[in-house]
Amino acid sequence: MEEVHRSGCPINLTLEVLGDRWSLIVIRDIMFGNRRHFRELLQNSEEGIASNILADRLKRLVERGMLTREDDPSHKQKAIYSLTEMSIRLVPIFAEMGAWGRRFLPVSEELSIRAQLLEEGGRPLWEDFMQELRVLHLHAPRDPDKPSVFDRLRAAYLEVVARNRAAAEAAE
Amino acid sequence: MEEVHRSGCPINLTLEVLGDRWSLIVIRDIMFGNRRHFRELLQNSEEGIASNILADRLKRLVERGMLTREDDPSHKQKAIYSLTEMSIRLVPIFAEMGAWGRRFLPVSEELSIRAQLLEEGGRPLWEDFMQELRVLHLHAPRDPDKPSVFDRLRAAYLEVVARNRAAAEAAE
DNA sequence: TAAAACCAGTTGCATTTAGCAAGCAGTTGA
DNA sequence: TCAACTGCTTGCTAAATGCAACTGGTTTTA
Repeated sequence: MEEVHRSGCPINLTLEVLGDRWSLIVIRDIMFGNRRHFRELLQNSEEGIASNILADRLKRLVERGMLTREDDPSHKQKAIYSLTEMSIRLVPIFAEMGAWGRRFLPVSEELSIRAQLLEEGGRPLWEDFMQELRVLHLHAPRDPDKPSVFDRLRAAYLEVVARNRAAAEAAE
Repeated sequence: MEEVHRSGCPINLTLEVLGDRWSLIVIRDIMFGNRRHFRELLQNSEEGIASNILADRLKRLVERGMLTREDDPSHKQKAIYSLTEMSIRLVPIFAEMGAWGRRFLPVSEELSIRAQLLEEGGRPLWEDFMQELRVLHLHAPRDPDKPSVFDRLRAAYLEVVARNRAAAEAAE
């Protein structure tokens, strides 16, 4: 429990919570990949997180109010991790980081198509997405008329994956 | 030289560059505090960075294209560190991180007034500020009619400092 | 009903990174 | 001539990271 801060600067305090190489990765996978269980986060990890690091980060993020942990009623050993309002509000930061990464770093098409949509959709799309995350993670009531941003991001990603796979097979 | 990446995800790649507890602090001090020399960064550091860490981060950030290092013509031992287009474009990320930190973390008034102005000014202000940073760091031509965002942020900060100092003295 | 697979982590150990305090050689201004 | 200043470096300890194997229990499958 780190209760002493280096300074009261908002950038610094944000870095004290999120300034390491794994915390935002874990939140990203819960947020954009809808991974809610330990094994899902571990085995589908694009970056190959180690189980002890994952356990440590989940614990820390729960302690700091970024995630909640509940028992899964369908399985005595399963735990469900959910976003909180605090982590849902990271969407604009993710969007800006994604846009910056796409501009300056060697991103892959598959893994950046969602960042592209988020960038192009701008703040109105971010707000819609955050509202959906509240439905998914905070049990907020859902507006049935709104098309799902989550589904749109997922569909765009799967389309790129399928297209690239088809192209790879055609090239063989 | 870390040339192998954990994944091509833009969030991950951004974290590989900036995902530690000091890199963004150093860039923040150069950007918002206009600290251009090693000792300035070391001695005015709000968070108390150690000299070896600062040296290491400056070196890494230069290697990765986030900063440039030039000799100061006025002093044979002085080095001038400058932002690059890549780091100037972090302004929206800083703005979103500042807004998030202000909302959820125990920020101090003095150190968050600039984040507040940046949040309230929105993207048009960020663009103006980035253009000013280009003038300061990339020797871009300056538009003499534009009022300086940098000066406005600095004035607001100094005003809060002065106000709080006066209040503290009055309370004695 | 017994084996296999799955569940959220732990444990032990080696490597890497962070952090502190002191020091360094060269430069500058008084 | 000397004190203050320049950008770092060194030696050391503590903490974080990373890998591989393992744990005690639960659920599914043959």
